[in-house]
Amino acid sequence: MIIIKVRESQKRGIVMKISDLITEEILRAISESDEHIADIQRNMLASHIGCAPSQINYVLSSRFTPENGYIIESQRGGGGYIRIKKVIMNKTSPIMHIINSLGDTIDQISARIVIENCLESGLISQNSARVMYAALSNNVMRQVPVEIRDKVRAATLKEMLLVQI
Amino acid sequence: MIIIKVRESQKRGIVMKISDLITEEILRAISESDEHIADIQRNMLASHIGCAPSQINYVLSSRFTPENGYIIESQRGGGGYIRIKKVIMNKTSPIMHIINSLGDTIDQISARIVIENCLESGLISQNSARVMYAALSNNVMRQVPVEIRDKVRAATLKEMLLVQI
DNA sequence: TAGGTATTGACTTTTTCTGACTAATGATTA
DNA sequence: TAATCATTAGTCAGAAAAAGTCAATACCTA
Repeated sequence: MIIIKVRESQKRGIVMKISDLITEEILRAISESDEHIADIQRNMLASHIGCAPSQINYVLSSRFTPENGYIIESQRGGGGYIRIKKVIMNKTSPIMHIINSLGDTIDQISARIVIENCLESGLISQNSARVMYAALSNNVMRQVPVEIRDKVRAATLKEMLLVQI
Repeated sequence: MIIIKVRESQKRGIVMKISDLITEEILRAISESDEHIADIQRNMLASHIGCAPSQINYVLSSRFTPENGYIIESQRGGGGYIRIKKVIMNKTSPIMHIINSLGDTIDQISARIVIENCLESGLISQNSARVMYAALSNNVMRQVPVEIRDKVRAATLKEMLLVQI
């Protein structure tokens, strides 16, 4: 295993994992952006840090999750990039609480209730609620295999709630 | 006719690729036209931007598709041209029109553009657009098997648009 | 030592870009 | 007028440039 010493300015003497370095790098980029966005190129960052490119994906999927308030988008092909966007939440956002309270899976009924509650508490608009219901409707969900349906529903719900902060 | 001026614009730190330059140029030409039409000469635009002429075709077929609300016509031979026309929605339930124009499957990019167009035409709110993007994001779609991804995306998009009528 | 976390690399998929070749159309000439 | 030439645009396959996936290990901590 490759272990890298932390820069002196950081916790001295403590070894830092590659994942931590990557995380640090991304967080720094975000903090330097007015829009709380880090645009990176996977191979570039990987070679800068000195790790396998796929390690970047690991870090993104384990640390920069919706639960933690991050939205990821990316483009493949020439000139491709990965964009990590931090959702800034004013106060301790109730929606963030809700997102965090959700598990990896959720059934139809529960999802409906979550949305209803958000609507009633005025956290989301009538219209947003309608769009969310639509996205999670049977018409749509019927098409995804039963065994992953609740998982897809949970992911969809979280992503949609996240942009309502 | 023609009149193309390349700007050194950037997309937030990410290097602008040729396709983006071409797209920008065409969009600018369209926006400058009352008729929402851009007339270009392929070789001229290509040499101005500095790329292979066929690159223009690539951009046209990947970005300015009918599905995205554009109509292309062209003429070969001396004085030939390519005309890119942005279709303006007629008022009678434009969303229904859009929904009907969508097939059973749709890829990520096209879905984005459909939403973008709806937003631009004032058919949906900024907030609805955000929720839709979220529901169709890679983070979500990654979880559904590749072979049915475009199908699920199309179904989701249609359902969401449907409640916006 | 078991179970979670980290790391890698082989392989896949998507997107961009080019160049060689084809097709159409207007202009010129026999 | 018919044939030929010049001037466009269209197509397509392949190379290159990214990012994504996943299974196999390696490491660490309770």
